[in-house]
Amino acid sequence: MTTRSLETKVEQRLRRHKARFTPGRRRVVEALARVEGPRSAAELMESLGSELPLSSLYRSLAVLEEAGIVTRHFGARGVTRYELAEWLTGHHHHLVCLDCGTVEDIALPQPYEEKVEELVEGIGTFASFTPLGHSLEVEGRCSRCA
Amino acid sequence: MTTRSLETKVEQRLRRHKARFTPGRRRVVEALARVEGPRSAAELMESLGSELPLSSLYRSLAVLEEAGIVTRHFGARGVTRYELAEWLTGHHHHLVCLDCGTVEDIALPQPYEEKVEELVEGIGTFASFTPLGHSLEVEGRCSRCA
DNA sequence: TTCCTTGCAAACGATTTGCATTGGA
DNA sequence: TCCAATGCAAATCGTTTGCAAGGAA
Repeated sequence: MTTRSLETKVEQRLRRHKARFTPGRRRVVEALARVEGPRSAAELMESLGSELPLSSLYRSLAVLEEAGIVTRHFGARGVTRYELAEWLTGHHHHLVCLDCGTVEDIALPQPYEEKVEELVEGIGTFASFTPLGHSLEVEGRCSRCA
Repeated sequence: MTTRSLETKVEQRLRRHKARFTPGRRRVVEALARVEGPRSAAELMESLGSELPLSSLYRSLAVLEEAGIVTRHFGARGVTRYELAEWLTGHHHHLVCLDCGTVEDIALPQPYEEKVEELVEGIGTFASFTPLGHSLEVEGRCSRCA
């Protein structure tokens, strides 16, 4: 997706939520779009050149989450990480490195993803639970730590 | 698993880690054994009748985790939850209710679990990542919230 | 005695909030 | 003008730690 079309979508979505696409929020979205996978607030500060007050970053993230533009992940080591929602980036899963704690996105090849979906659907048939989504985290060692 | 055999295993494991199976730690293990699924420190306090200082609970959990008896999950809503390790309770996945935030364990029927494992193995073949484990969280609505 | 364990209170890090100010529509 | 958005500092939440006292080996 181009930066342009991403920003258009984000802007429309924000407008529907009666929120503005301010420069601060734009910078946060851009920072999120630049990286592969969820990032913590501290990591985003780096990406932002640190010119943004922490509280503003958190407030931007809260508004963006409220509008369904970013999702939060409470991943390894208790760190909260943020990333653009799947309707903007596509459905994917996470590779979590047990050594360094980094998280990378991975989109499963279609036949794999289908298997996961079948499986999740199946769970509804033998548990009294209505599956609405799923998140598969693969834990292991990334190439840098191998 | 009987309470007795569980406690024997835990005691042996603690001893190997040069830690004692003290009354406080025993109560924490019992509380974890009584419930289905991971619980937060606050939830465990309830389960414990609240007679244990919070810091002691955390210290017990830290020792038990160090010894490989409990595992931590950083799940829905940023709450850290603790549960007995899989070598004590068996491999399982989690059903996360998007409404009330509770997390329940679910053991997949063998053929399902095999599919997940194949799939995770497969990921190693097209990503430069060595899979060591996996965690599938199914998000949806539990029977109480349906 | 020696070291592990505990309780209490203080410290900590990440995140959130109150309040006054700024800036768009 | 009016309300959303911001910056700063203070508050809050869950969790961790320092230290002195208690207990088992």
